[in-house]
Amino acid sequence: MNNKINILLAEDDKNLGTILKTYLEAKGFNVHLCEDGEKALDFFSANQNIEFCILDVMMPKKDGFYVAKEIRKSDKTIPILFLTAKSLEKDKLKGFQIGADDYMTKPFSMDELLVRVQAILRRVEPLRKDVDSYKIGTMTFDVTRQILHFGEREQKLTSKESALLTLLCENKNSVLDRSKALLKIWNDDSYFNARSMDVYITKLRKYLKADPSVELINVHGIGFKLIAED
Amino acid sequence: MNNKINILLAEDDKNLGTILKTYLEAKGFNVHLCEDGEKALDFFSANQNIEFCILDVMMPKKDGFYVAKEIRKSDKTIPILFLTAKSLEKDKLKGFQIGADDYMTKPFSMDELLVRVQAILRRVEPLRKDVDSYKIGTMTFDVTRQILHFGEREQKLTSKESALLTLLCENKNSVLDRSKALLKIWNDDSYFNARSMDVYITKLRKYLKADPSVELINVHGIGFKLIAED
DNA sequence: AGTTCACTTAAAAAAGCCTAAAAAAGTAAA
DNA sequence: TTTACTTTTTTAGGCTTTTTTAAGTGAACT
Repeated sequence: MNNKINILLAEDDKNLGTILKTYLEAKGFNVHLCEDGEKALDFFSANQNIEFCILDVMMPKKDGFYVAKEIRKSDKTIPILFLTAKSLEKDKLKGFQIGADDYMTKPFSMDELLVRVQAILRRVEPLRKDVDSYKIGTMTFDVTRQILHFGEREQKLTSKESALLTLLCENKNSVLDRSKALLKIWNDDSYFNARSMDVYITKLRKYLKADPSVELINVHGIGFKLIAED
Repeated sequence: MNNKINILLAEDDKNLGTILKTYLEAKGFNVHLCEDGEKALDFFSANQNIEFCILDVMMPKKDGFYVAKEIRKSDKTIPILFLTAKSLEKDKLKGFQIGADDYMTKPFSMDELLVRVQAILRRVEPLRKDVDSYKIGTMTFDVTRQILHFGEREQKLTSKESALLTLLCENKNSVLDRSKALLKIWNDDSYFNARSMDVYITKLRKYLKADPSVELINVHGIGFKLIAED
């Protein structure tokens, strides 16, 4: 188990790509280099542990903007930083509009790239999932032990129950995407897995009834929202 | 109720300062302009409601870096964005090292400044826990729980009902564009989605009848307007 | 007066919920 | 290593809720 942050780097210039990868890995990141947009998207959906995206804008097959849009469909919060040779103002604005966190124009210094990545990560850090317990209303969910405590009583959770509740807690009071959960927990967004997930939602609802102020509501066609104070 | 975000802007160039203030206020922010570092620090410690700092680096009395360091002593998380004429790499790095979120070199476009500010705020937003709820006449609409309260009684809303009512509340007493709502909620402004929206307007009207002073009126060919006191 | 836009109700279609049972995976004693 | 038992996960199916489609009627604009 390593706790390095996984960066998806999409850059078609092999030379620059390799240099960046080497540099960032020397700084303690895990860098996954993809040489075009299509490969980057494939890699992203196959690997649920990516926590940061650095995307070149101009790439073969699918460009960086397209890749970012696709990624944003399933993940509204993962940091995205664009690299580009174009310094056109409207491209910059477009990048931010898609939901980018930063936009750097080539040529740039790698040291600056690093500090910009770090600045964004500082912001994201408090939201990161290295937490091992969540408060859900008056209950406490011990992630590593997979136990839901409410007052004196406690409920052991199975791995799937626990994985799902973890995702819900990470997105507490906002929507957890159905397909995102399916990909993360079941590795495949299919009809039957979705039905299986329904069953787990039902189970979690039963446990969570211990605090009547907590709710696990459905957002039709999108996903689920765990609602709780705190 | 959504309040404007207070920005502290420290900029000694009066011309630029005023232009920025005007621009950002037109975009819905509250901007407090200070003409040197000392005044900026005084203002910051006197006002606990500042949520964003834009600091020019080169200023009389106390420079932007100094101001940022002082601010960071009492507030580790408030977003800081540096403006500077110097594009020296080591200054940039210094800025980020102090804990900046971004660093822009003059001259810059104001639109870019805006999107960069917004990108940072998107990150910070989830940390600001504001109970999202609107008053609609004597009723209260709890956005996250998707419940419309009127006195003792309450009405659960479906996700679409809730999404539409939220948009209407955001535009309370002014017109919500049909196509804007369709794009935001249905992602596509088409004939059938528009018919679907009609159905939801009817449903909302039924719920909102609980307070006879509230009205949801149509603006022919444009959209809808939610009319309510407050 | 004619045409486009809006309102409402009902029905069809899609998505979600929940219970129970089957299948798979894990555990421990023989 | 097999066997018997337990727990977890998946599959199945009927039921409910939410959303969309449809169609007739009414309002507003030109």
